Amino acid sequence: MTKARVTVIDIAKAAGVSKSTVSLVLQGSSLVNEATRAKVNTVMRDLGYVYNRGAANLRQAGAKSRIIGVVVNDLTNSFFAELAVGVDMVVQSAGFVQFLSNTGESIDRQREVVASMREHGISGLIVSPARATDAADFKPLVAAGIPVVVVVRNLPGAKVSSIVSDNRAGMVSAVKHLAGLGHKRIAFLGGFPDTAVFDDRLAGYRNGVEAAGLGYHEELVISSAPSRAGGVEAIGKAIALGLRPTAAVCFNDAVAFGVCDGLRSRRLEPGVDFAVVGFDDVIEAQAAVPALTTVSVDPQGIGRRGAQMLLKQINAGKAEAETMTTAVRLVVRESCGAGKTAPAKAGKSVKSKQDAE
Amino acid sequence: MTKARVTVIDIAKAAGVSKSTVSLVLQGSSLVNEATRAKVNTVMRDLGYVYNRGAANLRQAGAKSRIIGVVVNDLTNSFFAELAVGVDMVVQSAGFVQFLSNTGESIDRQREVVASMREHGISGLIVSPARATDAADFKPLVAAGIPVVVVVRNLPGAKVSSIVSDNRAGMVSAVKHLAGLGHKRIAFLGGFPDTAVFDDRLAGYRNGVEAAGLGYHEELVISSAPSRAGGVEAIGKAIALGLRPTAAVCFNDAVAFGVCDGLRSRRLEPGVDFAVVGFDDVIEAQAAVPALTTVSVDPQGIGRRGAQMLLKQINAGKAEAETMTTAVRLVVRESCGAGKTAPAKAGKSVKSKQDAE
DNA sequence: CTGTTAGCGCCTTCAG
DNA sequence: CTGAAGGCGCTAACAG
Repeated sequence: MTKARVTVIDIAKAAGVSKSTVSLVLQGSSLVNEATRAKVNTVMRDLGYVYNRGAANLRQAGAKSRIIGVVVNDLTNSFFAELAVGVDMVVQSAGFVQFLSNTGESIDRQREVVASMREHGISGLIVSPARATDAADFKPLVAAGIPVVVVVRNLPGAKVSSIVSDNRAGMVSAVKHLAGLGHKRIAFLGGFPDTAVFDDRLAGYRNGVEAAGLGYHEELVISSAPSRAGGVEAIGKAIALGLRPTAAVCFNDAVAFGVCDGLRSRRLEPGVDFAVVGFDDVIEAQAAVPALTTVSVDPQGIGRRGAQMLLKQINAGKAEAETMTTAVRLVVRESCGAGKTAPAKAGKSVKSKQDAE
Repeated sequence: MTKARVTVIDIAKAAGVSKSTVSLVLQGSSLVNEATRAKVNTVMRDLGYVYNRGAANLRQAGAKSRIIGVVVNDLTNSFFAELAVGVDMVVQSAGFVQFLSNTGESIDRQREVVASMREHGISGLIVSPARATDAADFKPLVAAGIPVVVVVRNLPGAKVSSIVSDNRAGMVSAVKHLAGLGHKRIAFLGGFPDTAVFDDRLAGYRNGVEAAGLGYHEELVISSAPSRAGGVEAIGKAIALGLRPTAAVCFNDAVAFGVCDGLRSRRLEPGVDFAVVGFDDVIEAQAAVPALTTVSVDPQGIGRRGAQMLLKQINAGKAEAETMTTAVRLVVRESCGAGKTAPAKAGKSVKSKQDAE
């Protein structure tokens, strides 16, 4: 069937030159005569030669395989699919290929795929770490000189590069939006206080309310699990307050969905009787609650930037850990009643607002 | 930094055995003493040894790299993201890794990534071909003994395995559904008649109407571009018919959306004044028109099956081209007014119906 | 500018 | 059960 793979030596023979010459042609060296180069190329095409990167890679010591690994925790989530597309774009045009694996939040799966990728000699790794990922998990990689870029979720202790979205600025813009609609008592709902992401978002909230001259009131910060159920719980507590808030920014979209659930079960229509803004870390908002106003991130942009950062480090040889935060923007949707974030009194209509920084 | 990659010879030395012994341990051979095996494994862990598949692959002639390539035309579309996840599942648990690339319907991109994948020695390829893909495009691969499985879109001339959804059965169930609601004149709207997919779907439509005793009337089959605009055009013609239909099955979801557009511009509410069923080849229906009743495919299942088929062929050595069609199911949604497919007179409510075969 | 000579890390005989 | 050679396809020095 397969006529024993055609190698450089075959084409060298056929072209009447030596293997080194062929090798030089392969790497586009300028040390080779134009005529011979053309000849060699022709022969390669005729014989159907395919370059064997495995062999090349073997020879060039710990050199570049031109493979970059990408591991995400849920490709089913369009957020990560977009991320992967962003990575693929820059990776492809740089002549690399990507290994893409899904962990489904399983730390074991993650370890397996990363190990497998290493065996295949990836020259870099982009990872959105599964929940329980240990900061030390990627140490062996960086020790081996393989750059790692962590995206979306930061990994506190790890000495690797990372890209996360600008949580603080996102919350500031969300609060500003609500304040602009006339809200005076805005709650911060959901999320566990022991995470860096929570801290960032809460800080943004605080900056926002203070900038709007509303003051920061601790009782308006109600933490809960960062889930739909947590949202239901949080809004319950918020409504039970003496001075009931009229609006809320939520830790993430899941919480926002729960908050809407909780409101409806109390005969309050989200967006009409109570303004809700989500945080679109998991961009499915559009599908789940078409008109929820949220702070949106640009996953594809994160992917592109992450890949660029990684390639830079790969080319530089040494990986200088670097941290970057990407901009987010407030997206106000009003196609459905549930999307209005305005209180009954202030029926101001905002079409779509971009928030700088 | 990097202490010159640790190799089998290093660990052999440290464990006081020969490289061959280490090699045997690596492949889990039973020819090695339990004690020495343990020792070797310990040393490997201590020295942080990582298996070099590139080298192994080089030695083992045209053997298996345990890499399978996956190329899709739009990972942004959740249909393909799900497909990729399905592939990843079986591929991962079989100890393979996947190269995943996006072509964005660009035939050039596709050729590039496939070439790149070949250079890396993939042992198999799963591809949802970009629009203009030539049937001969994958010949070199199969000639080289690399199995190829085409999914979602079939490639008429190509002698490769393929998995497409059961277009015929899907249409049969859609028509059956409408007939069950009392519709007598059901149109088939959209699609270009010169494609295999169209033929399959039309055949299903024909089977359906005939089985329901409605007879097949050619004037009810109105082709158009398989796009939203095409849908608008098609419904326009349908409404202009002497005996106007009361319902329609559409070539795909895009057409269905256009049909809805066309109906609304004529003050007809889809699902109330005219029943519409889409064909969910591009599953975004849920996001775009939350309540459209459609024939849904299971992309993740296709991915899993495709991967299994591929692995089978890889293990079998020889690739016996094989064709498979996967089941689809009719999903009736009624969360929104637009989702009802029932005609005004017959207000029958169907929650969700599974269609066998 | 082109040819020769060594290996890269691993696996496979083939003897011990 | 273990050690000693040889070579996979390619590139990296050096010679010519």
